[in-house]
Amino acid sequence: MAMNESKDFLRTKVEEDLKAGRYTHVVTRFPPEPNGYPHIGHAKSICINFGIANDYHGECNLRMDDTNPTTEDTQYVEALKDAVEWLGFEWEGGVRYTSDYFERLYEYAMQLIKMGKAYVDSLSEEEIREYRGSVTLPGKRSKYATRSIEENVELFERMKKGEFADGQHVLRAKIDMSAANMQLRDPLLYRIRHTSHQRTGDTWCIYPMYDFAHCLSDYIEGISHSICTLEFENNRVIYDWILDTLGLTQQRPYQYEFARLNINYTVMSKRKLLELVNKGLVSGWDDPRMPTLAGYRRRGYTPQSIVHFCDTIGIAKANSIVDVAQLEFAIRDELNLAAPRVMCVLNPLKITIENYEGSELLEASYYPEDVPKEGVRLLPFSKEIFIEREDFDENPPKDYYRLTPTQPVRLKHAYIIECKEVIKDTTGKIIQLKAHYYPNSKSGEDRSGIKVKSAIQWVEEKSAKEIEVRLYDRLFEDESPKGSEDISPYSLKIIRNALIEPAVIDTKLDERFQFERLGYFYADPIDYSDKHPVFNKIVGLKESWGKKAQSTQPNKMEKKVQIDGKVVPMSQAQHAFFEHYTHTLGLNSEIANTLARDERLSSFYAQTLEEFNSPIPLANTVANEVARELKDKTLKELKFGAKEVAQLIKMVEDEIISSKIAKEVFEEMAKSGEAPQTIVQIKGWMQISNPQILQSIIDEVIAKNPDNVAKYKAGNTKLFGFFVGEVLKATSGKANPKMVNELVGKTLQS
RNA sequence: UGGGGUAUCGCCAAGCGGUAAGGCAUUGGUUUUUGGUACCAAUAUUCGGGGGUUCGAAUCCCUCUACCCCAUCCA
Repeated sequence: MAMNESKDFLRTKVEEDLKAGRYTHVVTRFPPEPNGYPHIGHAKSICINFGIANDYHGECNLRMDDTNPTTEDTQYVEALKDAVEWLGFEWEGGVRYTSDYFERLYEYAMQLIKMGKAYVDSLSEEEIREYRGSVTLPGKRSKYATRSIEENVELFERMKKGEFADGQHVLRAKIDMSAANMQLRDPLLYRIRHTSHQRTGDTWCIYPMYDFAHCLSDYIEGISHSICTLEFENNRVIYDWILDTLGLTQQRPYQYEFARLNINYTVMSKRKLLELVNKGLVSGWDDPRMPTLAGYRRRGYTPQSIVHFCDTIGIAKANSIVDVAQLEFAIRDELNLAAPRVMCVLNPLKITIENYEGSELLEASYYPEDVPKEGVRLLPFSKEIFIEREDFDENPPKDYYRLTPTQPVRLKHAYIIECKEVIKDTTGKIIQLKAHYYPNSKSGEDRSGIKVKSAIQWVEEKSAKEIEVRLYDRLFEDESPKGSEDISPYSLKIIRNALIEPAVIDTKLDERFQFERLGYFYADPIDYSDKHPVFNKIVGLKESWGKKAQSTQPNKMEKKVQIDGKVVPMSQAQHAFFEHYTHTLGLNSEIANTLARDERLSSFYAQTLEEFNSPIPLANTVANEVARELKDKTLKELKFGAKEVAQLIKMVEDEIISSKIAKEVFEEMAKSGEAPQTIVQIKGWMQISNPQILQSIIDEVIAKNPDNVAKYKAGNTKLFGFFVGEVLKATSGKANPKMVNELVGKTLQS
């Protein structure tokens, strides 16, 4: 499927790495912690990791990140494996476990200790917290950080042997207690837990922390790209620190982060999901309203539809909330082409067709004309039938297409009928209709000439089967639900005696059907039996009628008021610079401001002025281009100096090169440190300012793009830039842009 | 308040100095024995705000704003 030309940033990175030869082989991993049931957010991660591995002919491992024995359980391991398989992916080799690496991890920890890069701390939990400081205050180091290597080795060995109680000691990396990034304040590497582990049993009583175990597990498995969610961005520095410190730098993995999936009307956190289950608000982890994969599966979503959904939502770093409608679209889109159409009546209203006698079997296609699938079933028909109560209205609203006392309707696959009498009970409730049919209106051989507005579903009384239908709707009413308190009372409606045409039950053509005009339904994999068929509503059909009435106008764009914050005032010295720049040198206040506030820029600027007296152009270049280089470099690290910048500007002033070329020369200069003249000469970047040459190129461009010329002449002035751009492209940027502008303007006018 | 991120249509999302992709949703219309599907069309003079650089800025520079993450012996 070559759907989108555009690639996500992860794939872009992988391609770059492959091309640059940093890796010959892509290895990713899906590393869940087995402490909860996988949900659709996991599906996104699975699709990314396995998807990338597939796309680049690499592999993806499935690894259980089981470093915390107090919260993890084997039942989740099974659920996770199921989820990956169900979605149709295959992991490389057997399932991996972080616990498989405990021995090696222990050795790496020992290595760090011996390097003096890790120490056993014996502070209490509260003390550790206190010592860590806060986001604004630096922390302070534990007195135990000064223990000798020998002492640390011995203590860590004894921790392993189980000589200490939980919490008595921990192993920490020795990094920086005053680091601005909190993660770097001597992160914990190991803690004591006298808890039996689901796989290693009682072999270990010390367990590695995520930060320590994850990067090393990735390294051990030969992972090339370690992809995780945004909240681990801050942890990346430790990931790198551990690998680098241990010298594991060859073919090492790097971490990349993407935004986790959020969907409106849905909760995704393990905690909230667990709460729903524990409080009995749903029937279990596989309740069809749950966003768990087990839930979607039971509801009737296909794995392909979930994968397709994941493909459509994209991968990026912006926190976002995807509209459920997008998920619903994915399953509808698939089922539209796959599901047989069948007739079911949820809320029956009986009709007696007074002028019909006997019975017949009508042949009806399972699929509409526009679905390229074949298959038919027989529909019993007689004078006693049921239609949907909603499909009759005695006092219809405007634009009601269905049956009314004066409006006939077609019974799908059968005849056109019209209402003759409405029978009500004493309370006024309609209990039955009497109708007449048109004998010559039979479906497929209609000679009645009657135009009906719609065709409705129906079932024949004697042959219809009773089924249970579970009508599921979104679990939460609130678009961004907090939790169980927002549960929608309409999320489940059970209809115990809906009526369905017999073929569905007798033939069992499929597990998923479209109940015509109602939606897509799925035979419940657990509760369904021949005696008591149960169908789950997967998703309704798209509805366009009735929507108009309630469609709330999206509130007229209220302009968001932007508050302008206070700018920190300039120091006296800065102010002096500013004054000098604006008054003496004639710089505009913005450039003057930028220069004045940054010491490095102002001193650099002063140096350029000594080389070449052209204050304004030099200021512009320093405040823009040089400032960019200085963002992640120091003055000393710059490959070029004031002299080169001055020379560059002089070439622009002398009209040897255009400002566009100057930009490229500058970039080259910053990279190689070469003198600007040399760069221009080597690259042959001399400006083309010969009007004859330019004009011929312009004529060519114009001749090649008659459509755009027409559009331009019709008023699309934006296209001006297009023509200029084309000409510049044709000359590899060497054309004098000012002149091109002028000439293009003139040419297009004529 | 320190650090790390993010901001392009109602919702996702491309875009990397030269005509603002695409999908979902919405709105018209055409086909239709599903108020479905399919098809056609509409929908950002503008990219969080303000300045600046440039012939030309969503893209480069400055600045402000909003939101998310980090102070578990969780992952």
